[in-house]
Amino acid sequence: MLRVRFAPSPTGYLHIGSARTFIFNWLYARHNQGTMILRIDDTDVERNTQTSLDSIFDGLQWLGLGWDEFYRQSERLDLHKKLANQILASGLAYRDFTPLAVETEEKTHIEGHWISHPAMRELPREESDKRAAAGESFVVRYRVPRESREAVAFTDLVYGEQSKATADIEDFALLRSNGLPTYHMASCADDADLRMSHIIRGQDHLTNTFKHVLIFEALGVKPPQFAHLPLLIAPDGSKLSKRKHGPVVSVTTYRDGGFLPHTYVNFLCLLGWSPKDDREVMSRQELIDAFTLEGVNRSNATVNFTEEDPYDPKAVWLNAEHIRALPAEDLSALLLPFAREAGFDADAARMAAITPLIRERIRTLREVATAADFFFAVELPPYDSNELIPQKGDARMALAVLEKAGEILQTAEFSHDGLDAALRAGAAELKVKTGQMFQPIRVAVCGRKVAPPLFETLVVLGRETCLHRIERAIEQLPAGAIS
RNA sequence: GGCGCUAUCGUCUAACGGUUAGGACGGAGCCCUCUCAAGGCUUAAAUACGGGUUCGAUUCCCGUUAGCGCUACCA
Repeated sequence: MLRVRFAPSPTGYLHIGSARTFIFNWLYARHNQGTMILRIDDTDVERNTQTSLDSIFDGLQWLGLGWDEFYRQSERLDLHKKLANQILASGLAYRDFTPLAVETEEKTHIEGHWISHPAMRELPREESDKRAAAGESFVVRYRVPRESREAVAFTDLVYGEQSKATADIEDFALLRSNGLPTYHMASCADDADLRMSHIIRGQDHLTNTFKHVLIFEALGVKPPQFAHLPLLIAPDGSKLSKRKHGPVVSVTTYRDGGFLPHTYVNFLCLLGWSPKDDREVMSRQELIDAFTLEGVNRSNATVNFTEEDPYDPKAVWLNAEHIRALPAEDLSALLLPFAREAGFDADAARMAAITPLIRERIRTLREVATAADFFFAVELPPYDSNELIPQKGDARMALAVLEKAGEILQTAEFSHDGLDAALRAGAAELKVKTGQMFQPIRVAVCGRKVAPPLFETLVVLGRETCLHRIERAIEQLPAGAIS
């Protein structure tokens, strides 16, 4: 049975890279009818925060993918300690009584790399037991088998055969002097106990994996399969950090920016993975069907953002694609909260009427604020009355057009075809081009030149509002035009 | 410093050792058109560098360079 896990530690908000790790695990589980496990790796009590935990759940809930089993490492400490002591008892680990201060002092002075404290490593068992019994504090270190073994090896499902000389692996800690397990110990103990079949995680753990293989072996457990993912980096090549790159690294930034959860999933999949067949806009099911570890590549991927714009242009495009693919009713429901947030007096019915008109013109849900404002406004905000003047026309033409429009709209049938016929006839009568006819009307009712198609817009706005706004527009025309 | 990983258009990526090095985003241009979008078409843009191996390297090997990761009683 295939079992995978996402194991964030609650020491910060949910990061874009973590979200991708979650998604890849989830996809792998669903593709193979496996089990997706969420495990909170909260063994570092000093750094854990509730805010961070909330942010992780917030983000994961927004993604909407879910998980099958849930664990918290802090509730499993007994298991970690038990297994660590089991390794100590078997002689594969030893107590290191070097005081923390001395140790950090030493390490900073060592050129090259630190491997172990020979004196502690060779300490006879009886003396070790005696000092421990006397209450002296110690950390439990794994005794890397440098004498009996040349190297540690494993096959990474993404990076291939990996091998590292035992001479280059330091005697890492299993238990801290406060008795709590280290990350390596807790993680492997749980992975073993929860019978994980695959560990899919960031490439920053690739070199840690040699230590993990050693722990699994010490536990007498066959190591799971490993698959490491290339890292997500900033445009300048540095790793994404909140301090340096701000909110771009947080999942909630995309949520609040009006991205669909699925867009985010789709976008993240394209960073470091490819279906190899040029498909990019994919549904959730298509992603599940296409996802394989063979499709994951090995080089880091840049999230393309700038200081002015935190959103990757490709994500924006993908979002527009998915917005257009949404049934109008669904889109309308998603748009409603963003419209209200923008301060519009929006109700479901009105939003539903407007949605088809802006659906192809917005790339994020948030853009409803700028795309649909004039539909909700009671009075149009002030605009430049020069905009009322048509191309190759003048204020007189604008006045004539607006007066004619006012006249027509009194009696015209308020439907796309009715308005189309009536307004085109009006243009012919005034001997102006249709564009010259439509622009003043558009500006009069929308307050700007860029807006959805005119007839549909007029229909949604309604006769009364249209006539009122045209009257107001006429009042704003330069006095000279009215002669 | 040591160890490890990586290197194709600006970005994301494709290419059983044999392709005019493909696609997408973004850019530019044209078409469509009541504006804006959407859509269609066109276009600029890449194999880090140096050596091998081979009839032939983006692809395999070595080196250089660059970037990243690990090197904690953080995860």
